[in-house]
Amino acid sequence: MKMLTVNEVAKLSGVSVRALHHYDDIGLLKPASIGRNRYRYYGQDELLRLQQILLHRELDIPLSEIGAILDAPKFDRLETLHKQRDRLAKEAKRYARLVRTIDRTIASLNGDDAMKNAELYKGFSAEKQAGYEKWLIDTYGGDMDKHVEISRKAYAALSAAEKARLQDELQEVETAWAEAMKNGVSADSKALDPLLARHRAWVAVMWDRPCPPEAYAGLADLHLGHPDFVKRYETIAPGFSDFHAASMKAYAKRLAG
Amino acid sequence: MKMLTVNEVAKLSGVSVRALHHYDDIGLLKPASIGRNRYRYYGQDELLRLQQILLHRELDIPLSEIGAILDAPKFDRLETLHKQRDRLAKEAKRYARLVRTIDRTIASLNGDDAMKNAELYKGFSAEKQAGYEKWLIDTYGGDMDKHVEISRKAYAALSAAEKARLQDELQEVETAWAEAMKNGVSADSKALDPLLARHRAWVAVMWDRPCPPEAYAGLADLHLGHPDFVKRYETIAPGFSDFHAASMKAYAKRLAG
DNA sequence: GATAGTCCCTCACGCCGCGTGAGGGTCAAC
DNA sequence: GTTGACCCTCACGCGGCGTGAGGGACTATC
Repeated sequence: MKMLTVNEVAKLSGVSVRALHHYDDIGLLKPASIGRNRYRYYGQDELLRLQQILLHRELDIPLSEIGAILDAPKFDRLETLHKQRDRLAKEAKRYARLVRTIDRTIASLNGDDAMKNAELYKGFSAEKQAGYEKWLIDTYGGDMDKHVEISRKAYAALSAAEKARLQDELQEVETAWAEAMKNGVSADSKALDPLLARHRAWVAVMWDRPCPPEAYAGLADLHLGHPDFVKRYETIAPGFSDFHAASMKAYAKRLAG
Repeated sequence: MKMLTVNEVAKLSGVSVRALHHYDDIGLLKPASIGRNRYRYYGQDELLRLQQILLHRELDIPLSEIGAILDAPKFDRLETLHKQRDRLAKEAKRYARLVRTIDRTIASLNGDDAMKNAELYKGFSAEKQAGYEKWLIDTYGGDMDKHVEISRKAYAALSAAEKARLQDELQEVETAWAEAMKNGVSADSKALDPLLARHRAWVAVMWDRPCPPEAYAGLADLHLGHPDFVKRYETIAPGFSDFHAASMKAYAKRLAG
């Protein structure tokens, strides 16, 4: 049976030699055997246990608990896993919330608050409503007033949890979208389709009516033409307002074609 | 001017007295004045600075850096804020990824692996194929064999990466979906529309053909009738199988209406 | 003005998960 | 037998406090 020294284990697993010493000290991972020269030797079982340790360490579980978990019977582990999942989900949300807080702070430094954002998207900010309706009527003709009224009522009727959910959804989409841009994805790439589908669905919910491709493309132009939108997107990432509009239009074209 | 003692500041801010001592020691937050009795006295300015400190501490910024940030000119802070935002966004993603990993682990412990999921959802698991086809034929009449064959081939043609991506997508949707339920969003809420749109799109990909509203609603019933599905959803969260089906049906109704 | 109770202070050690030496043995290869 | 790469065992340090210990200071009540 091949035995491994600390250095070899370290290189295999990516953990430091000192960490192995430490795990030995605290009894988390004992070597399979110790030579008369006091060298630590690890076997296959120890490597497997180490994998488990590292996996749990990734989850920010204290080493003492990891030991307890690994030494516990298997059916307990599933429960532990569920608990960890919830804890991590909370952490993930906490961070997401912090990101939003920062975003709002940045936005408010730019003289832009959350309420205004919701209104922006709905297109019903008191000051802008006139201009927006004009645009809608110019574009689609007909009686938009009814739509506007319906939409406003529908949004007001949502519960706080639902509004929060929608807010989260938009945040998520925009973040991933800007991320894609930063990663060099081109605006007309099909890789953006899932994101754009989500965005379009989101817009449809805000409008409380379907968002046909032409309307979606029109929305892109609308954004470009409104300094408020441009500012909002540039705050997310420089260059994002153009990218945002370009990808919306490309997507609308794909939908129509 | 009202001066506050450590205890008062502690109660106001939620920080411990010891922490205030510590902040004094490291020079992060010095009291406005110190009495002859060596008591620390804090004023309004210190409270404001403390707020800032706590805000940054929430972001897991080391105290030494917080000091540097707060003592830096304001225009530098915006940049710092942007950097922190990116860092936190990465953390949030890391946690989200971990949650997904755990979800997959839990799922696989339940004997619920990717392949099986795909089969389940496609409704072509060998044992169930007969019953499912019967249902499809009853409902839509006509020649389903062709569809079945096409779908199976299409899925087989996907690369491993694409399959993994689909798996992740489903995982993401289901997690957010269950989350919404836990937060008290009602099954027929429009706030779920973006999620349901994603889900329906996902189903369409699995089927390799569009998923009309009636078929989507039918799928909900199919799920309720199949213990495998029910078990799968109940594993995600108790009560989720019903919520899942109910929201699918409500969504389908909205689509049709 | 004594007493009690609640505040305040200053040390100083402890926790976790190692990093980073110092000081000294051990191994394989030439 | 020498070199160089490993191995070992201490032992201190970091960050952000928690948690006493031991002792003054303030306030209210008798």
